[in-house]
Amino acid sequence: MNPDIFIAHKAQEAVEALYGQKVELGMLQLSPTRKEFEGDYTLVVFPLLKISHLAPDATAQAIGAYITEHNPEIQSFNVVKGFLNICLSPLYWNAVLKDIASAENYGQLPSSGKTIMVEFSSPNTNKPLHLGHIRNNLLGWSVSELLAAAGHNVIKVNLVNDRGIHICKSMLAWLKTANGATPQTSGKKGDHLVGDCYVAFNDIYKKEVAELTEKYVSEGMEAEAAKELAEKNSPSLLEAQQMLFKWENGDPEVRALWEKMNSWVYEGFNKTYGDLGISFDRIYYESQTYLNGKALVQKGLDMGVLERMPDGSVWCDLTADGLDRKLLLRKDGTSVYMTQDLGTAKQRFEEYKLDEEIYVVGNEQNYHFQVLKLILKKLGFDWSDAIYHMSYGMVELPEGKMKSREGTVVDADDLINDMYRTAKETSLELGKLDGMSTEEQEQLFHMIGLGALKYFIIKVDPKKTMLFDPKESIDFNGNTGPFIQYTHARICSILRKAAEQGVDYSADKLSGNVELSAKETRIVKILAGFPDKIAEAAQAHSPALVANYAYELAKEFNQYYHETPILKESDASVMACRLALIDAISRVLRKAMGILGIQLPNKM
RNA sequence: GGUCCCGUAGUUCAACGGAUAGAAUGGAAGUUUCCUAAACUUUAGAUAGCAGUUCGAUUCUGCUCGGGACUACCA
Repeated sequence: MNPDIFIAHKAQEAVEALYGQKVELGMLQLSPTRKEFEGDYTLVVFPLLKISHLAPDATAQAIGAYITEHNPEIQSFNVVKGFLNICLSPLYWNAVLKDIASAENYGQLPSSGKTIMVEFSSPNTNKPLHLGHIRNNLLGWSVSELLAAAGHNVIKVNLVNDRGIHICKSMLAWLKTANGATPQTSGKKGDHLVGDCYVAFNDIYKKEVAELTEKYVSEGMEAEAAKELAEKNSPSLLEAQQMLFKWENGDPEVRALWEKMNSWVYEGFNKTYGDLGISFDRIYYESQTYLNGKALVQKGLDMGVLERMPDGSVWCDLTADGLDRKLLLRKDGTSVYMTQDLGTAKQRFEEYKLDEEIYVVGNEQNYHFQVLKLILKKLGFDWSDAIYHMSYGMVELPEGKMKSREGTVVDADDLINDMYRTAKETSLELGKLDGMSTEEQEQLFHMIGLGALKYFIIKVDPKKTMLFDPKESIDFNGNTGPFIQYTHARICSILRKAAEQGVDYSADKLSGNVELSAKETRIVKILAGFPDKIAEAAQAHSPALVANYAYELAKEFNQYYHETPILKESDASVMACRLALIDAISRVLRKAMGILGIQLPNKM
């Protein structure tokens, strides 16, 4: 049992014995005692004053005295301004450490029986992934792993936006400007090749718009109106729209080109996903789901939730809920994005019997999800409340926002390579890789570079706009992934030394009589809180909590090792106990960082 | 205009309504008797403003001021 829950039960007994009233466990707020006070856990007694009818200090004093007297595990207590600080005995902590050391896969919570789908990444197939996608992918992946660690059955899905005018633009530009280039002949990664075509299209388009605008103005049109009209009438845009029309009608030539170019893109994406260590359980393609949801529209009309206008378009009126009117079917009967999402959500909840669905999508779509949930609710689907929009903010650069127009977009592949290269340079500079094969070194550089990137991004609260400073992220000091990786490597190094000396620190061999020091108690307390931390983080959908937890633990180790001899300890059972402690630290670090998708090296 | 999000040390980030608001980085001063100095120790430095709710507010409510997003028969 967790120490804090143990104490909560004891405090509950005390309150009942002293005041003859049973209190809920929720009333007993226990938290780890802050560093500057003496004690392991602190009970906040303010909520109990109504029951005790005593002053805060007197209440705390009474409860403290009672539990200390009646429980051998509780060694002492003190009271500071209504906060009851409780000390557990060193031998109790020894037993807790032994439990943790002997636990299989510590931090993995028992199965909840719940199924949760996480949709993330969701790229367009007309350009490569950029920094914004990286935040999306890392959040989606880590929240999935977090939920899995919390015992849920998680399905990771990717909805690829593989159809639409954007991909037609790339296709058109490829036909016009690429001279039949393929990833093989051009040596470009597939998604980059297609992305370059998209850029080429926009160049052509811009030029056409400028020319047309000038022409319209010379014909006496006002500048703004001329530009607007030119944007609509640009020949290449019309051509792209024509192409989309052909695509929708299954034109074999267009479809063949579409499939060819998309396959290039997927090849490129898979490389990037592989570098990021990301995979999916299922990939949906918008070309296969974009007709979803039309049946729901009929249902909505029958229910009177939706209304059909005279021109044939269908709307949902949300003005009574403080939102606008939302279009669901155009007057030509075709559906829009929202319609698809409604249908897709229903399909998924029914097919997988989901308990929750999480969409990892940027905060520019907050409104979209607000509307989505509301319409589903109006359509009578209770599971509407089980949809969670994991909204994340933009990633800004020191120079300002990323603007594709201004070419300030940071490409995902470039960034990954930069991280790798910097990890390599820094590591070689420090020259600690003696005896490592080239292959091991390569792996290590990748681990460190990616670890730095992932940790830097995941540790920030998703909904906040964050600043990504490539230079600073590559600084391997401080609250960073490499710091934790390095800490782990050092623990492994100590454990290797111990093994060479033939010390056995396995859990079943540990002596129960070793009293833990205050610092050791502190660390065991943190370790004991790991499962709770996982549960809390999963509840809050917040991988950042896990990141901060891992950092705290790594820092504790560094301080601990600095002041406590381990390999030089003369008492064998004490040494074994200390080794078991740092071994437990390393295992918890691996589990925690594993949730974030960050690998920890044994040497670095 | 309306809706939503954000505002914390110079900077980047923390803080279930709880104690003296924590880290990191940068600044200043120090530390190799066990692993690997990518570490450790000490030091200065912040809740945008005004009310309210209560034992207690960075956190909840209202207003003001700043920054951002959304407000398409696009996806």
